[in-house]
Amino acid sequence: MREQLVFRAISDPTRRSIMAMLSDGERSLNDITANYEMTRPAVAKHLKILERGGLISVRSQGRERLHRLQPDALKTVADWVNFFSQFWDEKLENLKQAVEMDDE
Amino acid sequence: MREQLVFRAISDPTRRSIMAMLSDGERSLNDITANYEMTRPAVAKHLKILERGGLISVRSQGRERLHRLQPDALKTVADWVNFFSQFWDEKLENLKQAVEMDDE
DNA sequence: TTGACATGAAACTGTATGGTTTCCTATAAA
DNA sequence: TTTATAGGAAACCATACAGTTTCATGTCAA
Repeated sequence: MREQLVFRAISDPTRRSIMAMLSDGERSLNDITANYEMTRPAVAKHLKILERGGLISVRSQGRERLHRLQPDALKTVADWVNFFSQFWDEKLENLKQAVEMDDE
Repeated sequence: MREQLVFRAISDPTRRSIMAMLSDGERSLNDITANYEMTRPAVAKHLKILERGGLISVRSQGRERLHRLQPDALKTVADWVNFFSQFWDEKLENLKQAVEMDDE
């Protein structure tokens, strides 16, 4: 189930933070690690999980590996959330219906 | 950080499934448990996590406790996803810009 | 007021998760 | 052709997490 890989990937604050960082452009592992108080292998693991979820892609350039955001993977989440958005304004909707009832 | 509680709550497939079920209306713990192949305490724990994330609310009615969806809590997620939606059609946007360049 | 039903709570367990340290490989630069 | 830099991989560790069993509490119905 690919969906679960996405939801799992975005459940960690560090990984969401990395995604925000990558929205600014490609970055190497060392670049990314410089922004966190954890070791390189730890960040590398987070990147692996993001990659498995399809949220980032990686390409090699010389001895560097550049990580790039793949935001389309978030459409899965958007669709899921969107299902519930029909209930967001339910109270408002109920109110509207009540008003209409009142009109009759 | 309340945000993290939401992201964590929706990261589990059982909990997302419970949310879908509750979108149909209030349900008791026993009602919900009947739909899963796990014990009642296990489901109760999932409900606790959803409640802590603000995704459901609970009210007592007699000896039952009815769980109700609080979909507004998902706006946090919607906002987060929405930030990235600006990049969804970036390729399309790039293409459009390329075409415009071509016109000049 | 006794029995059945709905839930809460505690103790325990196996595995997943996020992190570390250590060592190995590959590329770039001197 | 060494040396420094960038990253991969394995072994290990503590804690969190999802689940279980067992027992306690509160409410309804006979």
